[in-house]
Amino acid sequence: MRVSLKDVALRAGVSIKTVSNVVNNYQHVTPAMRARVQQAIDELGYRPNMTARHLRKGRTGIIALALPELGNPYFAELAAAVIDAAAEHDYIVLLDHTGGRREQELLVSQGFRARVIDGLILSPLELQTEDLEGRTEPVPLVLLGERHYDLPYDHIAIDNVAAARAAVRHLLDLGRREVAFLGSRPRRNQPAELRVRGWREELAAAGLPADEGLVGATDGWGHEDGARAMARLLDAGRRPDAVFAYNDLVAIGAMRVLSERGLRVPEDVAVAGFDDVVEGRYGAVTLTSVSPDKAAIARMAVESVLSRLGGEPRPGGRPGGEPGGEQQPPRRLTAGFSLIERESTLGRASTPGR
Amino acid sequence: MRVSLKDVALRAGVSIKTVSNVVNNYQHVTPAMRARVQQAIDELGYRPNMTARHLRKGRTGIIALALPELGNPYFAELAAAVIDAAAEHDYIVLLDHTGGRREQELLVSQGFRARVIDGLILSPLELQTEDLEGRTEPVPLVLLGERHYDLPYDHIAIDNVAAARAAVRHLLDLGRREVAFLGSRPRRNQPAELRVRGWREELAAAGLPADEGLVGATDGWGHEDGARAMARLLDAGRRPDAVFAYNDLVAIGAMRVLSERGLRVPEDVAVAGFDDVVEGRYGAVTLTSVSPDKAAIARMAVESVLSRLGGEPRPGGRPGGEPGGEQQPPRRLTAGFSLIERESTLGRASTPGR
DNA sequence: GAGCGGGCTTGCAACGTTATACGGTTCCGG
DNA sequence: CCGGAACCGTATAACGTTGCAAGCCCGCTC
Repeated sequence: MRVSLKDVALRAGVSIKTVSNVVNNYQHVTPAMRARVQQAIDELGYRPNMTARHLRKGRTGIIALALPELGNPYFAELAAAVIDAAAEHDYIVLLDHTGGRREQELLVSQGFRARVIDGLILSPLELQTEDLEGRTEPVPLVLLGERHYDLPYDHIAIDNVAAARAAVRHLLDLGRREVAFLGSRPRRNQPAELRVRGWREELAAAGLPADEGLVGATDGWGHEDGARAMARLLDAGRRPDAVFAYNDLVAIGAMRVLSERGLRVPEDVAVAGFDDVVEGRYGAVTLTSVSPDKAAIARMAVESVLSRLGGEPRPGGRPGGEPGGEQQPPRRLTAGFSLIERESTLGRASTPGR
Repeated sequence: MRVSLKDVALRAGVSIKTVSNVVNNYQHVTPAMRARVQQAIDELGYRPNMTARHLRKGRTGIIALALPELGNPYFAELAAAVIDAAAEHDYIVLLDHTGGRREQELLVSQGFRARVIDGLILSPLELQTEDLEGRTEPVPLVLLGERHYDLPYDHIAIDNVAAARAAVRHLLDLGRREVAFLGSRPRRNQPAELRVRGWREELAAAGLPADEGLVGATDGWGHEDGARAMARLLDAGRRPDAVFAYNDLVAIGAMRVLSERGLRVPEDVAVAGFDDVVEGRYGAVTLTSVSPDKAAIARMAVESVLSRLGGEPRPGGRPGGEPGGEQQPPRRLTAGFSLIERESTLGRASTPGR
């Protein structure tokens, strides 16, 4: 924070702008001049002050990513993918977590946590439509995940209903008939709605009743929640022959309880999860899971948010700005998924690769 | 990025500085004036431009955290702890990952990835002492993790040797005599050194030979690496009755292989890991593990790095700055740990809580 | 009623950078 | 040898904010 363009200019005996031109690799600088300036730069150990550059350019090169929690490996893995996708565009990621709490999500959406960013990628759990309607924050916002909002913001997700149906279909194809769903959230505003719906639809398509007694509610979506929901179901005297869980953590928690109760996976109960986290690939029983294309989600999210800031590259820029950008209608981008079948439904004998 | 102090001042009919005073809650502003300015602020929807503020103040309110990889839940959980610790001081965290590659770690340490930060917390794996010796970057750096560098930077870690000894001691107390170590890294520069040393020392203390044939080398420290190392050991005809792994992922990978080979944990082979990641608490066999105090590590790291930037709060500030700060000698801060004993050493019968 | 002190408000000058507009070279063909 | 067009470098003015120091005004005191 000490040596500035001015110092370099003084030393090299040129104007500030010339030094700036050299630093920015401006085309029309004679090699001789470039060398002379570069020498002054090296001698003084000049480093550009990014803060000043950002003030001048009106961009910071930072996007924020706000996730419910990093403890869930799905989000940790997604964060890694976003960091990489952002790096592709020379962007850096500011990370925040909301705990999935509406209050905190609201704060983040309004930029009260991070106010130095060009754009925001938010993965909400409890945020309500009305929370976002009053949003005045000028930085572009892109939403991630299962929840749909009828608002002018880009949204990126996989087809949750189709993915859930594929998982349930797989369980039914194995001959299972009592398929439980673990991880709904009845009292709240149903973030798990789409996956429950997929479960319901696929059962209906198979001519089976969607037994609401087989829906296990949870408070959160961690191991503990899955374990509790599974225990509750069993304690209620239910004995499903298959479980489709809201996510992998819930599934793993459930498997733990099944094993404690002496039930074998998959012989007695087949289990399928959602997210395809690494953790599911190395348990005693590897976990069948819906695998969202995280890299695609990350890429879409970053490109989406960056495409929205074409408007005002610099403070004094022309009002119109580049053609692309912030005036496009909101988009619903759908990333792909696949169902990875592992031991928790197939059994160990026919174990495929990891 | 549109309405500035100037606009608000114009509207309220006061000077720019007065608006600034209101925004910053300066003491000597009459309530009437404050109300008038506030109204103009609300009417125009003014939001302070943080970039300009930072340029002026010489601080950004951002610290960077660079970790090997987020896919490892230990680092993900640590990141969450750092975000919270930073929030306590009104700081925001810029997250980066290095893949544990020296090249990338060097880049980060020199500030080439993120250049808008007040401080940097780096958890290196392969970085060499000489890489850091030539560091000219002016922002304070704090190092995390097992590796020790004889350099003027704060370092935060748990006592790895003692922790490893505690784990091995536990295995020996159970009557095990052939304790393998999984996760050394022979060809590289031995980041696992301290934990291997702990293993060696504790065996020596028990009067047992440290059988180098029971040290399983790995390339990385993921599940896959643990699985491979375990398989290699077994394929070589070794049959240890206990395994101490460099970290939980290696331990879990090893347990998977043990189970595939028909060996029971802990009856045939007791397993202990390191990091106490959530994942280890919900497998079919819960994992005994050294549990570093992540919250303490995060808190120490944040406070450490922030304490170093007392020097130049603002560009035009007095040269001395506040008394505290950047001239203190480097510190070695040690966080606590505990050994959490679970089924992978105790067996299921006596399962304690999670 | 004048002097004075203290609380409120303001103008100015940075912070370090880039954009704009312009002045000075150089180099070519006519 | 000159006119003009590239071409290269410069001076100046922002970007939005805060710190400093000075100025104003009001009420209190003697």
